Amino acid sequence: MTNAEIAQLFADIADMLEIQGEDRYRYLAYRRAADELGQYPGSVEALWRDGRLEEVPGVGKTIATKIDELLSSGTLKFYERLRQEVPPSLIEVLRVPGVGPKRANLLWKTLGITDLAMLEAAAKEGRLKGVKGLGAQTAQNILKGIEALHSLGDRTLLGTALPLAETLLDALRQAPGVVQAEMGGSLRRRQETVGDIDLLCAAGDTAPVVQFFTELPQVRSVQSAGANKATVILHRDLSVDLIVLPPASWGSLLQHFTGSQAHNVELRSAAVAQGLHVSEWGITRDGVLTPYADEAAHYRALGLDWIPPELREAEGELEAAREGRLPHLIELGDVRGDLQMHTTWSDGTRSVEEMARAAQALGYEWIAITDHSRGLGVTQGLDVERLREQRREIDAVNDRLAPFRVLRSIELEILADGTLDLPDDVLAQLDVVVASVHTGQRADRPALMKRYLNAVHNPHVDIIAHPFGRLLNRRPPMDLDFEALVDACAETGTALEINGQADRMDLNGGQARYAMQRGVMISLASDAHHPDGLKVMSLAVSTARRAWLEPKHVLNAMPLDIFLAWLQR
DNA sequence: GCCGTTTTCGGCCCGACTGTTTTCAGTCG
Repeated sequence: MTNAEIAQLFADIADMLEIQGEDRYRYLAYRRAADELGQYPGSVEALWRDGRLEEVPGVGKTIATKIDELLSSGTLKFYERLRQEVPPSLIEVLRVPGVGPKRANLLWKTLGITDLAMLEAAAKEGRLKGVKGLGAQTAQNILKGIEALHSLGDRTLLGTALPLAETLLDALRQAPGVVQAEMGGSLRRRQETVGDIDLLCAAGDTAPVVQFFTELPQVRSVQSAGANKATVILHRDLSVDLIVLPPASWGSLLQHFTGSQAHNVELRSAAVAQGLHVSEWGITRDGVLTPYADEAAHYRALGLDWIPPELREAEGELEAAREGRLPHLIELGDVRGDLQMHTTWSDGTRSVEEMARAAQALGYEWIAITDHSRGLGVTQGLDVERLREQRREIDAVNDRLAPFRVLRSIELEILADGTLDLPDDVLAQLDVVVASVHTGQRADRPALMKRYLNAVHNPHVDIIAHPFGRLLNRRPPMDLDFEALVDACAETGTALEINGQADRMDLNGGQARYAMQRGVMISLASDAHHPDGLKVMSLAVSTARRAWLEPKHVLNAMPLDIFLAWLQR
């Protein structure tokens, strides 16, 4: 079973226990374990074979035993029994905004509702009003919630949400009395997709800011609005939360609403042990609240270094902050070159020189031009002859733009039979070889791994591009033995890419961190097809930061001479 | 069910908003 499948099963268990009204801490323990299993970078099955399941945070003796039963027999009796007691389809009802475990249980017991369709029918027929505790307004809200569920659908790409949030922040900064305005939540942590947008403001008088926000032209409907907080839906089907507090609490507010939830729970649990109580208003000691206007001061008061938002996932950052050993994360300004882009020689829309000048304007010292090789038919890929012609053009551009350097490269197709698209003697003449899989991605794991390992072991291949081949909301990742791929890369000195295309973000943060920890170098790529596309390097850097990467882990942070030396490794 | 700078037992983050069961439960982040 995949990590995701195991995690889903335990998440379902948590939901069913919660609907049953089980002890809060019991179902929270299952949910925590599910989250940790889902984001565990290695293979949970492999951990299980080694008898090391309890190394996963949140997995203790009981859950480890259940995973063992599940993986050795294929089923879990405890789960099967729960499915008899609680209709599994009731879990989807929990996704409706305004319906939690208590109401799901109530609707099931009183009206026999076991899935979303039945809930929708009952709401439309006015049958909810008869249930104790549900008024006409609640029935209306549930209907609206179901509609929202149908229309919202996919999560929003970071690359889509960021500019949208910037626009809203610009507007908020014009609101009466606003002295601070920033994004929070998963957006500030630069998660690759976000479920909603969180905006934070500081203002002396908070209510007028909330009102100003609910009246912005982008707003389609207002879900809730109070003195400090509002939730709205934008015309483009995206939910936005705004929280406004006085400036004295700005730092505490930022900390609280940047999350993640797991980070906050861990932070506050540790604080409680010291007799401190943390909220968005500040830190309470002996019943006295101290607000923090500065986020770093808020962390300092808890004995912690300021933690970059990208690290706030309860993945060891609190311990590192306590011990003063947080990483010095890579920044966009550390990037000296871009390791994947395309020109009119394949599927790009601009010449080598136009791309080079655009990169120069961004302050880069070097780039690699990586047009597709011939195997990818649709993109007019390069064969040996056209590659030779392109080389003359690149040489000429280098003469004109020196000391800026355009490296001769290629995005080399790893073919379905495992061979590479160009012969070794041709690859040997290139500065950098970036290899990738675009076809036959649905092949099974052994077939895919055979192809990848063959490419990694070729002495000319330097980088594997977008290793998983996923497209967010559109195409699942390939079924790889990632640990084996990382081992092979570590052994051969091959780098793995973080592709910054908004719908790729491949590797993701957890995967890149795992590779880094095993000594694999990481390459950052815009994969640009036109000059404007170079800017998504910022998304690749965000992902690199989520992976705890420092400049020393990243090929793009190398000055040209050092990078050229690395290529000779 | 998990876990340990105080703990192998007894805790487990905290506040805003809504609607309804007028004093608070349910939901959400």
